[in-house]
Amino acid sequence: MQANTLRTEPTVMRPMKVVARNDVPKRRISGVAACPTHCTACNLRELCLPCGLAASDAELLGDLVYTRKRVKRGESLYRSGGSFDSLYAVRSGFFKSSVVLEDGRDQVTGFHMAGEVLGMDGIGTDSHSSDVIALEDSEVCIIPYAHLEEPRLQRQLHKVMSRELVRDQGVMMLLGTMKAEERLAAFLLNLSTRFVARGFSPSEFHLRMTREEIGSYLGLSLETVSRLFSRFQDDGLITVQQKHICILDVPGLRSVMVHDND
Amino acid sequence: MQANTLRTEPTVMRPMKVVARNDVPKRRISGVAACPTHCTACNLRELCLPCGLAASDAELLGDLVYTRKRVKRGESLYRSGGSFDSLYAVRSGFFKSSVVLEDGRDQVTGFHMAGEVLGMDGIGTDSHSSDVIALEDSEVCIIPYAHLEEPRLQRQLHKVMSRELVRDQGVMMLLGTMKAEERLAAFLLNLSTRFVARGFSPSEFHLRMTREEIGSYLGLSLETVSRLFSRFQDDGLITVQQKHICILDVPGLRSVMVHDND
DNA sequence: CGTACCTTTGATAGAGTTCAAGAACGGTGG
DNA sequence: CCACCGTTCTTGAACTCTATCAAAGGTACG
Repeated sequence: MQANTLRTEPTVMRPMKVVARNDVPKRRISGVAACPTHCTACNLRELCLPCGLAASDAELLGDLVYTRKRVKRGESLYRSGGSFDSLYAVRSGFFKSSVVLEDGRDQVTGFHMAGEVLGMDGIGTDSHSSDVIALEDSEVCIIPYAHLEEPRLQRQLHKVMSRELVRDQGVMMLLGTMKAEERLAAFLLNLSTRFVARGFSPSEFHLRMTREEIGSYLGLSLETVSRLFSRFQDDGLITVQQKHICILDVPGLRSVMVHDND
Repeated sequence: MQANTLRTEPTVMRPMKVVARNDVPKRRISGVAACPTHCTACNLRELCLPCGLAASDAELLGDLVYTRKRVKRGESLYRSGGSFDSLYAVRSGFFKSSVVLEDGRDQVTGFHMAGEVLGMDGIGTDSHSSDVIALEDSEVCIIPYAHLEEPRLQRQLHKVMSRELVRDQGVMMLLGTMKAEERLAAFLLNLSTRFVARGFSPSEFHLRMTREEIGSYLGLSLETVSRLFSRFQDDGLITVQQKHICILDVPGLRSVMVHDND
């Protein structure tokens, strides 16, 4: 039942040899791993930026070598206002992004896992407009923006950015039209889907974020999130123990999300 | 006082000779204007996609010639699920974009005026994920996606898309953390800013959308929007008469938005 | 000039926030 | 290994904001 669920371990892809942390040479240059990574050797490439490059483009891929960087839990990958010069592909771990309003209020705008690309908000103004913080010890590939001159990579970048725009539409929908329980159901189903794509169990996982961060992302108070988790559990939809979640009834959750028609 | 406010007329840039509607040859090929447009002759180019191309790139700009298309009020520029093959730059008029949920609920995700680029949500999947509908008789330039191979235009496209991502962050912030009155204040100030950039009055303008559409965009009911307009008027912040808005007190509106600290 | 749509305003109800307090967990140091 | 502390989570109760329902008035378009 707990087959491929990793408890408090980092979200490394299942088929991946555990590369992170302990078996990497200790010498680092300000958080940048000494040994760079070849895209061809990376088992994230079906999710990552070069995704979609045909097999015939293997030689192109072969040229792509990126420096890696570790970001420890609680540290930031970049900060709002910081200068932009590269994108980041998450290799392992888990991040949250957030924006801060003038008066201090902040909101989590996304959670990001292996294979996802970060930093695109900086392209337009040459400086980032959000904070990105690791929710567990994580590792990213640094993709210098200058490298993206390559025409085929440009296309890929367009696609990645476009999908991000579509994702944002979904979040707006969630925040603008859904009720609290619908938002949380949508959130859980979305997480589930993304875990599956990375070889994890669709039904059992550990939340990397706090109730407060979930609430911020969903436009709810942390108490409402907590209450809804309890309610979902009472209704037999899920099991919750702190950050450990089991989804028991996917269709049930889906019907909560689509509409509470009972 | 009503200096450069256009009443029910389309939102054409002030310095622009009124090109739309009546002084264009009537013959059209399914909504596509017969005479194409040169970017060099377009006075939107400082806002539009080629924005940021240096003067030295004038010859590059000179090559850019786009077909125009008219979209009458209530008609759609594209629909969710429709195949993607080009982007659109708004030349004149006003659009709304919206997404529809499976159960029929829909939400307005943006309002778009001259110089803004539409259609980027289609790049990732080759089909659009939103509907775009003209709120008044409008005109767009059709920018075939294939044309964007041009390296300099690619950079521009990245910037435009990135700014769109940043805009989305702002909307999420608005929907996730702001109270109703803060949302409406932010909305009005945002409109004002965009009108200014197009040569219109910052303080006086006509809303092109209904209360319901504003409410949908802001995650509020149309009644709440209406009530807040009335309240803002009572508080001396604005003047409202149906769709005609005067902003009387920008700092006041800003303080409503930043925080209701009184 | 009439009709359909849009807007305003009131009354009511409900969803979610806020405030508060206790419980569970996780990491740290003795 | 255990006790401690801070953080996170849960749950209750009261309140607030906003949605909903309803009805009347206004506009604009055909």
